[in-house]
Amino acid sequence: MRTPTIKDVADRAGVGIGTVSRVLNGSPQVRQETRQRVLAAIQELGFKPNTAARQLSGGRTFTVGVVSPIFTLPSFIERLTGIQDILDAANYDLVLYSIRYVDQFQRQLRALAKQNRVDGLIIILSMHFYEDEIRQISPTLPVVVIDNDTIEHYPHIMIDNYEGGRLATNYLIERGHHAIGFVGDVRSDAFGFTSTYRRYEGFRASLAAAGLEVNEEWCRFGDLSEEAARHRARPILTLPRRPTAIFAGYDTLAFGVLAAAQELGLRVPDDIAVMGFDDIQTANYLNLTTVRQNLAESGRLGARLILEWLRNGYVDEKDWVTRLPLEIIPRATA
Amino acid sequence: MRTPTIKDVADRAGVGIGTVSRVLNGSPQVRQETRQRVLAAIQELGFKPNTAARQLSGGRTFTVGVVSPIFTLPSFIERLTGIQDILDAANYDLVLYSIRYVDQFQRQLRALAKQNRVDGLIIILSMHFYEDEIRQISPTLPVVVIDNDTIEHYPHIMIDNYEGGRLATNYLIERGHHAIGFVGDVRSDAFGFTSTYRRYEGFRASLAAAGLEVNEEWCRFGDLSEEAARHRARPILTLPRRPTAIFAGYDTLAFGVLAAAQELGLRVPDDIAVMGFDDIQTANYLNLTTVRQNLAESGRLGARLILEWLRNGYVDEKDWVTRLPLEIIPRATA
DNA sequence: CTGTTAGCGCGTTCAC
DNA sequence: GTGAACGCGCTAACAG
Repeated sequence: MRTPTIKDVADRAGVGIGTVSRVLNGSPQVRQETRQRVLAAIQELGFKPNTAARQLSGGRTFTVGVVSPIFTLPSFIERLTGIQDILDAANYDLVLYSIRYVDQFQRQLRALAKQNRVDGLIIILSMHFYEDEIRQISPTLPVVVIDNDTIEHYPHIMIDNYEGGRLATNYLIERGHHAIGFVGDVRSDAFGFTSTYRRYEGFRASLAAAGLEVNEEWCRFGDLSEEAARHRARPILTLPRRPTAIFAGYDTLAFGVLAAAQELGLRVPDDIAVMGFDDIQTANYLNLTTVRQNLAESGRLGARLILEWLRNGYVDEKDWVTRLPLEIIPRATA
Repeated sequence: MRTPTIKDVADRAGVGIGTVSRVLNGSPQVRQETRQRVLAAIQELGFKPNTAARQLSGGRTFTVGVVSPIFTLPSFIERLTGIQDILDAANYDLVLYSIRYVDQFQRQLRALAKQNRVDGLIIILSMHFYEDEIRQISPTLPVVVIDNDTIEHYPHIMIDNYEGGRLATNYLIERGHHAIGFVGDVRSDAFGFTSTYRRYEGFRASLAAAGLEVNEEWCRFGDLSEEAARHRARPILTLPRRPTAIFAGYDTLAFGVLAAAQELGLRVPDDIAVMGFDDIQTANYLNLTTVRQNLAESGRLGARLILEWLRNGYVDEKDWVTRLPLEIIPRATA
């Protein structure tokens, strides 16, 4: 037996298809009794509205796209679960678009905006990108951005990376450390990746405020993998005069530092204290002292904002910029 | 300016919409010259076929759903990236469906099958489930299953968990270990989760073949988190007579064991050797000796199978069951 | 309040 | 080979 359509429901309830449609879309102008009859018919037939038809006539896809570069980053995954939770509850589909090459991001966005495959987009990208192009292609497309310091024209959710860097460093200083190093991914914000760079700036500011100097030898930058961070940490840890603590721009980088320390037979935190940033799940397992930003919450928030936009046609002024709180999570490594 | 439709293309190329449609769908019966004209028009207008309309009339969504329980597991993510790579290249969308509650899986599947939102489904689930129900609801829905030992009616991709357990244990035995423990998640396959149970069976078989006995005190089962594994490993490692090696059913469990060893001041692998299973990316960073199953490849394969099915209407007999190879990856922990 | 009608953009017949 | 007509299931605008 064919899957039932709105027509079947209408026949069964003894009404016209228009009425069924109204019930489906929560139109207020349907008599209570009629609504009940229709609802019953829907129930009995196990009717599910056809998404494609809905989209074709109404223009809505009930799908939200999530765009992000390589999504193997633990932080991305945690945000994604948050997004999923909310979209799922609202009966929206989540389509995943990955950005393989950063320089193709704009091109991909263009294609996406044209194809009308999604009602809205959640972009998770800490790199700078040209918002204007999206707006030109699709001026009305709801877009929410997570984890980006450079957004101006869309609602976005972010953290104060600078403040986070200060927090972490202050914490280390309070614990008696005077010689502190930094392991990050980029040394400047030249390429548009800004998160860890801001954290690094906060790190420097904190040291300066405490009258401590930044030892450039103790600061290393490079690839965003644990492996690379491990290689980067080694030279710092084998210096004749080495720092007593290292602040890593991401938890994953901190894991690399920990691995290096272990290889060199250094005890953590006695010989070397290590501090991360993000508080991804593994941080808890590995007992890493870190700065928590609530990743899942950022995802949930992003999804809620998109849904709000989709429902109301706009996002409330006060929800436009959300700055999530940061919190030191003291554990075993610092 | 409105996004161009097939009609615009037809006008511009001076043909009927039927012809454009034929070109779009690669129908052979279009004169070469006409085809060129249409292609040119498409190019010039930047025309993209509307997915919803296509689905509504043709029945295809160009979307593949991926269904899986909580997708924070690293192994799932790695498979997912593999799937994404292939689908993306074929211009298919990937929709993520997460199974929040295992007991609702069947219900979710039913809803999915009814709504026709996807052309096919890739199910990543090591637990037993009722394939028949899917087939009853949607007899023609292409479905490919990854990581499941109990599949009968659908193409699937799996590994020989039993053999993997034997491999790992043999390796440890060859390295001189006679006292080997096991940390897994489930003690039996009663609840339908079979992967680690099979690995455990292989473990026992290997020990038996070597004339070694299984010490039940050294085998612990429980929650699937590193945290839980750490708690589970402690009592084993503090036993008066403790094993010299531990084989963990998953890499993540092995990380828990490593953490416990570290807490107790045990040196790895001298005091205690640790072996994992899966070779997720972190295993490399943490230098974990483990058994590799190529996770990304399993995802790619799954996606290719679905696409094959979608294109040809069937999956070749020889591709029906794929058993991926396993390989010992010797690193620092065993 | 409710039934009816006209598209939404495209694939798929048919005739030509 | 190719163009025109119909229908996919639904929403929105229009009569009643």
